[in-house]
Amino acid sequence: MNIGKAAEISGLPPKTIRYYEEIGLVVPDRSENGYRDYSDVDGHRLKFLQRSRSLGFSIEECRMLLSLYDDKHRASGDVKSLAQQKIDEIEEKIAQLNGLKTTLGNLVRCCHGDHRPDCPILDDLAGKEPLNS
Amino acid sequence: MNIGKAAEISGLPPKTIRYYEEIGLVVPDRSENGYRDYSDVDGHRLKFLQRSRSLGFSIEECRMLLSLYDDKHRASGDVKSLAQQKIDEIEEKIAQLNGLKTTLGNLVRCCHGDHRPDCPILDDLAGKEPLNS
DNA sequence: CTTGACCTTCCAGACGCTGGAAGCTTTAAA
DNA sequence: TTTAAAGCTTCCAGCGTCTGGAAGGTCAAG
Repeated sequence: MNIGKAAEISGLPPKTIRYYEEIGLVVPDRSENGYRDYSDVDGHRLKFLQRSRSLGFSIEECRMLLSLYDDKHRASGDVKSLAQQKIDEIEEKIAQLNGLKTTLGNLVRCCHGDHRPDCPILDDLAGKEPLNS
Repeated sequence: MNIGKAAEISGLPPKTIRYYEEIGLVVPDRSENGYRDYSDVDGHRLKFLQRSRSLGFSIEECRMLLSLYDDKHRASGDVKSLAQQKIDEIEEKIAQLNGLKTTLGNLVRCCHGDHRPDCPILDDLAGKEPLNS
């Protein structure tokens, strides 16, 4: 199939699919006219990439997952630990974002938000009398 | 003060400070020897940038915050709404990450994680019998 | 035969730095 | 005084992950 069809079934834009070829993730055959020719297996791999990318795996992690997927003798534990590690990273990010939210929330609560020129938020950013954090 | 000192008091690496000059955020004077010469005000602005970047504001948002900071007649409401908008973005990101976490958590729970070659996580990524999402 | 959709390649840009090379100046120690 | 180290300069390139655009080839429909 052409790249347009591959894009349709994988849910990835053609530009992204070409990029994935460039970095060696999914390298299709070529038709006589020079067009990329994706097999069904290629289509599966692209869909696999779309799904794992959307779950927050990096390109290199996806490469690893793909090679585990290709390896018929791999242990499922390898995959599980990669996923667990990803969960830990996500939790860490959430914790950081919650911290930011709290700090910004404090700032916003302290700001009267009217037309007066003094503003506790800017005062805090400038390092005056820190509210917190 | 030289860039090293400015780095020290702002908490930003020299490379970053040079970059901020390049994009016009903080442009210092120059000494006779060609070295950057940061005033105390420059130092404050760098610290301001360090703090607002660490709170998740983008460079362009920081530029806006700095100009609000410079403008003695600005309304604090402008700043407040920018901060509130940032909070909304953060909440949105947290919600997305929680969704990812749930999905990955389901996958991990379903995976036996031993040495057997079949793996529900890879099966899901490949699009077989979706567990959720 | 023409139009328009689709395909190709290549180059550049987005964000926000970060690293390194090559070559200054200044400072401190031997 | 010489020398070595630290700090400064500029310029160029790269990180990750695409995304946009230009210039041009190919194909299917009317």
